[in-house]
Amino acid sequence: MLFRQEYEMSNKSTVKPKMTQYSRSRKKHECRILKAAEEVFAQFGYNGATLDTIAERAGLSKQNMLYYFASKQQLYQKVLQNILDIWMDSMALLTQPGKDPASKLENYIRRKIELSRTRPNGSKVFAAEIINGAPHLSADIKNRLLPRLEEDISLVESWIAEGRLDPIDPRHLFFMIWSTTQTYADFSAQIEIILGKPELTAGDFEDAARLITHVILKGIGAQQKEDKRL
Amino acid sequence: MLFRQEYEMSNKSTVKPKMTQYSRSRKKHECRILKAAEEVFAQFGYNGATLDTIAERAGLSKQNMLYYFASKQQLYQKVLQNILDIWMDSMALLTQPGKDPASKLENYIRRKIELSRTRPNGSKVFAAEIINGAPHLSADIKNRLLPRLEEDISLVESWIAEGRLDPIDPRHLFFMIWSTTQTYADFSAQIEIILGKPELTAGDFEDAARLITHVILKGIGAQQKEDKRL
DNA sequence: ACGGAGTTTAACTGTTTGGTAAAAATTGCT
DNA sequence: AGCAATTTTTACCAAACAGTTAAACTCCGT
Repeated sequence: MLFRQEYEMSNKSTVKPKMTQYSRSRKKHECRILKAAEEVFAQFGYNGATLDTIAERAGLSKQNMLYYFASKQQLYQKVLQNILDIWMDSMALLTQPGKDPASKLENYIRRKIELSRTRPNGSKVFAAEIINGAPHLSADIKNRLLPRLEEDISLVESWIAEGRLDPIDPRHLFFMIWSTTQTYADFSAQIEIILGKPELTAGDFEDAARLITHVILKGIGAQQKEDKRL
Repeated sequence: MLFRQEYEMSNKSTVKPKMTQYSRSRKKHECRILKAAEEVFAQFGYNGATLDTIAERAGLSKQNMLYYFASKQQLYQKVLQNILDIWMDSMALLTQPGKDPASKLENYIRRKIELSRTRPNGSKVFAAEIINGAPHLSADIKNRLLPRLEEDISLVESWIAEGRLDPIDPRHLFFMIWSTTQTYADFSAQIEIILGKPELTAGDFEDAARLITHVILKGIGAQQKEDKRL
């Protein structure tokens, strides 16, 4: 009856759960719910979002949705987790293509901007969570994000030591990159009004990426080879 | 009984309301309530904040508070209005001291950072409102903020025309300044974790201001006279 | 086609919370 | 002191909403 099929039975061996019809459709449902939840949480905040609204947008009843995610908290956690995973994937300066600091940083910035464009709602949920003091996320930031960031910080420090960058605090540099790129997702409402557009276009994001990379790279003394005209 | 004393009887003549004992204490109460509301809205969001919590923090009963602000909406609007007013005061590049673009921009950036430091809660409420699509604010942004911003945009454009700045889109430049400065208020939770501090200090804000001005000014080709060491 | 695992629906419930109505208390002015 | 304007408290209410229980239904492998 209520026996939920476990996806990960064992935590040692990575046993692939056999993909039955059931579990396939379950995945699809969970996906639709998570997408709807991301939208609704982004627009109304955690407390403003209601299970009914999310369920309706996902195309099922609230009770039915509660069958897939046992509580609002759980659903929210999952949404947060997903976006943090994606965010962390796009981090790691080290893994970015390019050899010189300039191209690595440009790729990094462009990835972040791309994330703002493609996942604005996830970004908003994340932002709202941080604004509220990151009550559900501080542990993850400390334990997962911070260690990976340390690597990037070391890399930037080595660039500085080699004289390839102005002597700046890498951590503040990352705050700068994160804020300038995320603002196009989080504050899109304000930006749309100021640009006089009902919606930001791919071109707007390209403009943003170009300006941000220009200013930051030049600003930290990591000039690209060819000085692009704006 | 319930006859509220009107502060502005006439909208034509600016009649000063006589400062009775009552109205004096009322002002004080309203002030305390607004401060408490700003804190609570910042921490829990509009829907997460409850009148009871706000009232408790302001040191009176919910019903009593409702005597001063007739509804949650009204209270929230007032909080938003206040912070928008302050925000707009700190804008207006034109009125900033300094003659050359570099010093004007530096003053602008430093004011914004200072605002993040002194009014983090207001900034957070503002940010959350924008994230949620600015439902209570889009009119004000369009009608009050935008016109004043246009002046600043024109000024930057004239600087560009005179060859004193790289040819960049002024609007995106402002998005950059706003996001980099506000992030120290809005995302303080994240920044504190990464900097390994329980609270941001005045020194942290000074570091931020220095880095942001260095990178942006150099990045847009508006170098200061003396190239400060970092 | 049948049995059971898995899914959906219907009917509730307890609590939280924004807001109201009116009585009670306090304050300030003459 | 006395009275009216203002403030505070008491007692409620209705709606919204997360979550529960159990019954009904559907799907799928054998």
